[in-house]
Amino acid sequence: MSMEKIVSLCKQCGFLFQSSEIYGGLQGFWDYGPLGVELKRNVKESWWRDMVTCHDDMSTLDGAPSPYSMEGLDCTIIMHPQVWKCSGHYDLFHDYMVDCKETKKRYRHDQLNGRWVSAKGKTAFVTAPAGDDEVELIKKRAMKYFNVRAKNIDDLVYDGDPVCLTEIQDLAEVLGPDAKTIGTLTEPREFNLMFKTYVGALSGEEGAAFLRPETAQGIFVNFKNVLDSTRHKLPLGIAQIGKSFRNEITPRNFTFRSREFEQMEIEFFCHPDESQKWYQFWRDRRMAWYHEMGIPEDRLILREHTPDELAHYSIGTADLEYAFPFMAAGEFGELEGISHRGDFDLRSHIEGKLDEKSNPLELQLDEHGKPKWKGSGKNLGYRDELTGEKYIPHVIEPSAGADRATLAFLCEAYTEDEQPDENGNMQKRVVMKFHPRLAPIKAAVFPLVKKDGMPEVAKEIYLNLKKQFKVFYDEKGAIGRRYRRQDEAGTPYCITVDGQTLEDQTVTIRDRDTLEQQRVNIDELREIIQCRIDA
RNA sequence: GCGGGUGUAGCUCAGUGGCUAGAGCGUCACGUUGCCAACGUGAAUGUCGUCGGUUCGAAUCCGAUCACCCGCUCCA
Repeated sequence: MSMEKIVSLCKQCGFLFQSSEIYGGLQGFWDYGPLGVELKRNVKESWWRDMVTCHDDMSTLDGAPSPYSMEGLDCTIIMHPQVWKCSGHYDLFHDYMVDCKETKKRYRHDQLNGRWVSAKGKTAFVTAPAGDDEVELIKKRAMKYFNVRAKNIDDLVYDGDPVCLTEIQDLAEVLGPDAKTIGTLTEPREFNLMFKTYVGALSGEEGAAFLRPETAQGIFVNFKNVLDSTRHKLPLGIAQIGKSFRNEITPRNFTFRSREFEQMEIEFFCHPDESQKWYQFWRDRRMAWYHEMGIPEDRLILREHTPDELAHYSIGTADLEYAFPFMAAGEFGELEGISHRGDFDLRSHIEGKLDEKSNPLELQLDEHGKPKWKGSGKNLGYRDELTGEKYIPHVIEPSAGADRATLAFLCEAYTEDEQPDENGNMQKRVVMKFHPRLAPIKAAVFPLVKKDGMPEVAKEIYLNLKKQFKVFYDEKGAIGRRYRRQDEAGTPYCITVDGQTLEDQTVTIRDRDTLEQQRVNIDELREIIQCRIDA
């Protein structure tokens, strides 16, 4: 299935448009059209209903170690800047880079070291990637640049020990790590993966804040509030749906990697001894959810991260990946990540930013031996009322992309088949086979022809169904064309008023996938449609 | 960020310097029509991605720029 056809249908039918299209578009931003917004709302609502509102906290679900509670939350997009420092996003997403105009390579500004070298009357600041072998690398680079042979090595005159490139103001005499001539490095440019803004009237750095790059941190910083206000015991899951922002360098593949996107996240807090079982539970539960929503087993894989991909405190991370049409054959794109995060996040917000590389986890210190980023100092731990045990809960994080899920459902729904026309000739048909729960329009109502009182009856049915479902009325053109139009929109049911309706108050209800029609009473329509959607 | 490709009607595309920029599909109106993209008649729709240049004349040639697609790179 080609991605072009899906992108084309999305625009034509009103699922997705490029943001600000009339001004030429903006890379990495997309708008949902009339059908798209209904689809995405249904994706989010299905997730919220299945994970939160319809959660059964009395019984033990299949595969779960015990019953658990579930609550929702809706936090702000802009949060206290210290949140991102303690979470690690500030360090991770806040790099200065220099580009080499000659070799087109890009380097982290703070990861290049170099020293001043003179020979044959010339001087240059010779650089190399920071590391144990940097002195040797700088020597080799200098020999090549100054064209000095090994026997004349003493011609090279060093001025001082290697220092970081950040110490050098003027880059005109700097030799890039792979360049042949000096002065090829651009001025350092900030590659901030977080969008920056300013809070308050002052636009100075003291007012600087960031648009959240993930929704998770809002849950961590509210963990205590939720516990205190609900009187829940652990295990407890807290769910949130909301926009996040990442200034991706290369947005690509339609909405798959966007700069503004929506996440559906759960932070699940539990006792450390049970965390592994809960990790297993959430992996299986989330996998099953996509299957229920219509993603077939062979197009969705669960990929366990290898040990070297894992942070050491994590027991595991698994990606649920879908076979998107834009991926190469046999490759998959991430829909959701389920990670075991240990107590890293809560402890970081208590004590300060922890060093992910330390084992056991220790506070990350700056060059003066003080905490690099101070935490809140608040007690975010948990005390079990029954046993009296105090501990910092471990966290399992199923983090899904709402836009990625929506895109996967769009790709999965797109189907071309052949159906006979009125003369029995096979005609190509494009049909979006959404799960009825996800379909933007649940039913369309048609008069068979635009006369004999049929439109009046059909409109009455339409208005009645509209109280419960998103429905569509159409009386224009031939009946076959109207059916096909609804097939493209993914409407699962079409209700047609015909001559017989006027005599016995029955209509036909047509199934999108099988084309079969069933004659039913008008009174039963609401119930029948609801039953079929829930089935 | 680099390299390649693309950009003309709502969609798919034709149009290689010259008359008022075209086709198919779709859309709309009227008529006809009794169950799967029907038919007839009529109609609307374009700053030819944007900006600039060359030229008597540019959708067409040149430059820049924006967006999308592919491959790298980067990120995770």
